[in-house]
Amino acid sequence: MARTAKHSRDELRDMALAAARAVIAEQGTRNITVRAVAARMGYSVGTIYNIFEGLEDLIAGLNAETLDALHEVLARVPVTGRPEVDLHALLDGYLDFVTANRRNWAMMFEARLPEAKAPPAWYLEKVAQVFTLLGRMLQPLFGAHEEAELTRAVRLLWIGMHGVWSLAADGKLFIVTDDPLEKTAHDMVDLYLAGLRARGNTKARR
Amino acid sequence: MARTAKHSRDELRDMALAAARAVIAEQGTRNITVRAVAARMGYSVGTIYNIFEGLEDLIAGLNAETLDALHEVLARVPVTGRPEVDLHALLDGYLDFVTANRRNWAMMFEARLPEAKAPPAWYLEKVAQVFTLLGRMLQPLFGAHEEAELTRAVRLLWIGMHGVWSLAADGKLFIVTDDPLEKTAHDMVDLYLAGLRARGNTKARR
DNA sequence: ACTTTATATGAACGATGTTCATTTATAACA
DNA sequence: TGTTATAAATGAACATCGTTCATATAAAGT
Repeated sequence: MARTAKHSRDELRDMALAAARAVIAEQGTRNITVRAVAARMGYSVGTIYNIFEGLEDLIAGLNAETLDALHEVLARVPVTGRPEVDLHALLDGYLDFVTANRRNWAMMFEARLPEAKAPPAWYLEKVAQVFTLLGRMLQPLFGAHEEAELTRAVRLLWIGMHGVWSLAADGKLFIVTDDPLEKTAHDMVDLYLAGLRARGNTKARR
Repeated sequence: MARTAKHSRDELRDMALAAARAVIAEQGTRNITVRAVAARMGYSVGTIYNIFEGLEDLIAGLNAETLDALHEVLARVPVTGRPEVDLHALLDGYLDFVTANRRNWAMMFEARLPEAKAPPAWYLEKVAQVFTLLGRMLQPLFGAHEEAELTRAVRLLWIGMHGVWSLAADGKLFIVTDDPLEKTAHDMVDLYLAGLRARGNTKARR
C-alpha cells in the first residue's frame, strides 16, 4: 500500500536516542543538536520530527532511559533493614552510576520545563519509584503509625541529595566544598540519619 | 578629542541591566535576548557588546546584583545566639526575598557555566559571604576547637537548602512534595538542626 | 503499468549570539 | 572657524539554531 519503512518507528526512535547519546559523549551536552543527531543516525532533520515532537521531547526521551537505567541499578541494592547500611549502599550504587554515565546524568539536570507546564506522567512515576526505595530503607526508623512522617523524611532526604546532585552535575560542587562528591554525599546521609534518629528527643525551639 | 558618550560606561551598564530586568519581568527568563535588551534601553546590539563580553556575561552581571541584594537582606537578620531561632529567621528573610524577586532569583539557577570553566572570583566571594552568616549562626552548636566540623556543617546545610532552591526555582518542587516551599524549607532546617544536636551521641554505623 | 500512500527529504523561515567595517558626533587642534 | 583625530555607536552580515511543510521517493495494491 505504501513505501515500506527501512526501520520501524520504534527502531528509528532507538536509533535517534543512540545517536543523541553518541553526540553527547563526543561533543558534550551543550552541543546536542537536531541536525547533529540526524546526521549521526544517517537520516535528515525532518525524520527526527516524524518521531519526536521536537528537541525537548527527544531529550526527555533520553532522560527517561537514563532514569530507568539508574533505577535498575538502585533496585538491585539489597535491603538489610539497617538504614545506615542500606542508605550508604544505595548511595554507592548511585555514585557508581554517576561516574559511569557522567554526561547522560548531567543532561537530566539541564532539562528545564517550559514555564508553567506540567511534567509528563511517566516522570512522576519514575520519581515515585525512587521514593519507594528510600521509604523501604528508612522504614525501621519509624513506627507503624508514622506513615506521614516517613513520607516527609523520604522527601526531605531526596531534596537534600538533589542539592548535591544538581551542584555536582553543573560542575559547581567545588565552589562549595573541597571534598569530593562521594564524601559530601555520604556526609549528607549521615547528617540526615542523625537527625532522624534524634527525632522526638529534640523539640523544635522556634 | 572624540565623540562624547551620552552616558558613561557605568551608566550604560546599569541601563542594560535595568533593561534586562524589565525584559525578564515582562517576558520571562526564557525570552531574554541581546536584541530585546538593546531595544529596551534604546541602543543597538553592538553597544551591548561594547559593555559586556556577551549575553552570558550580561546575565552574570544580573545575577551578581541579585546576589548582592539577597545578601543585604540576610545580613540584616539579627543573631541572637540561638541557632534554631536564628536559622529560621534567616530562612524567612530568604523566603521573603524569593517571593519578591521570583524571576530574578530563578535566573540565578539557569546560568550554567561553560563546561570546565571556572566561575569568576566575585562569585566565590559572594558565596563565602553567605557561608560566614551561616557559620555565625551555627557557632553555638560547636566547641572552640571544632572549626572544621562547623565549616562542614555550614556547607552541608547550604547544599541541602540548595536542593530546595533549585527545585523550587525550576518549578519542580511540587513534583516532590505537596507542601509549599516555605514549609519544606523550614522542615529541612529542623532536620539539620536535629542532626547537628545529635552529633556525637549517634555513632556512624557503616 | 498505474495508482496510492506511507516514508523520508531538505530548502526555507524566523530567531538567535556574535563580529566588525562603517558611520557619527564632538573635543582638540590649526 | 574649519579641519582632523578618535571614541562611541551602529547595524548589516554571518553562522547556527529549532521548526515547518511542500515535495520527492519507493514500495504495495490493483
